[in-house]
Amino acid sequence: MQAIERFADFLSRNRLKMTRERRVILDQVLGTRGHFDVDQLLAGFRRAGHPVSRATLYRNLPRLIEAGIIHKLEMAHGQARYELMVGRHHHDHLICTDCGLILEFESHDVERIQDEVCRRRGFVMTGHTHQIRGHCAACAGRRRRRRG
Amino acid sequence: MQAIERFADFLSRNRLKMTRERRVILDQVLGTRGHFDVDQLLAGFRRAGHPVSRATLYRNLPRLIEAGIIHKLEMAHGQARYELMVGRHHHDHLICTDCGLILEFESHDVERIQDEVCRRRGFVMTGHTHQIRGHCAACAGRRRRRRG
DNA sequence: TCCTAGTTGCAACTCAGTCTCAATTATGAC
DNA sequence: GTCATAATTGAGACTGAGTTGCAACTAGGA
Repeated sequence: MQAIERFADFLSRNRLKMTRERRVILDQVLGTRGHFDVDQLLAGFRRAGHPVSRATLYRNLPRLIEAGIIHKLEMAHGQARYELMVGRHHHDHLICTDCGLILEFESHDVERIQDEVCRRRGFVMTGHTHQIRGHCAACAGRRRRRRG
Repeated sequence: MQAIERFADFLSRNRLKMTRERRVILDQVLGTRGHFDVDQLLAGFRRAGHPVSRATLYRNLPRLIEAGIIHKLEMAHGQARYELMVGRHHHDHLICTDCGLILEFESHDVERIQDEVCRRRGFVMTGHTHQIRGHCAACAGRRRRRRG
């Protein structure tokens, strides 16, 4: 599987070790779809009978990010969520503040505009966050109905 | 001054009181330019000889946001910064992760694209975050020089 | 002036994430 | 395979931003 090789490669290039815990974390991440958080992963480790400590998980998430395997989504109120990135295009997010639903969107035009903005300012972009918050179709409908 | 009326109006509409502390906070906010954080405001209160407790400040910042007077910028690692919004256009940010510099940019095209994305998904936007992280011109130059 | 809902400061608390440290282990060299 | 050693681990203490409970105080309408 591509992600495993990629991680092994990243580790050896940085003189880091492929431990049992790292394998367990990677497995869990690869087996989780959508957007997940630290507690979901910890619960998954327990369920699988391969516990990994909170400290170790927190120590290794940045490694998975550096290796390009996952991506971190910093949400309001210090909530962090992660999502698998291997073999995916860059995309941004629509976040429903009622039900927590996260939708994705891609826009080459936005990316082009960002590049242009950076170029004009001599700014070297290393990353960006682009989140639209609001009410998803279902929640918006529910709200309309409630108000009559 | 526009902001003061605006806040007084917001308070009375919501049956809230115009206290000494709220006046001090608003004064400090209006007298601070650029992007500021909670500790800067607290230091300002002390400097002005009008201390306000941390709890009270935290309780009132959301009120200033609801009143449309300031805007909250949620940055990485749970750092929050604020900026004055009265009489300003909506804008987004370029954040230098080396020196902390925050630049602003405006793009009607990005806003148009966002509206279009939302329309297509039946999503009702209530807010958004659009931050570009990287190295500002000065820091990027410094980095290039360091590498030779 | 009185009444009361709203407000305040303080200190205790929460919560996500980080750090310390002693014990353990992967990996490269032999 | 054995050894040496630098990296890694779990537990629990810690940090820092922000929140909360509470008793004392106060703005502002009746």
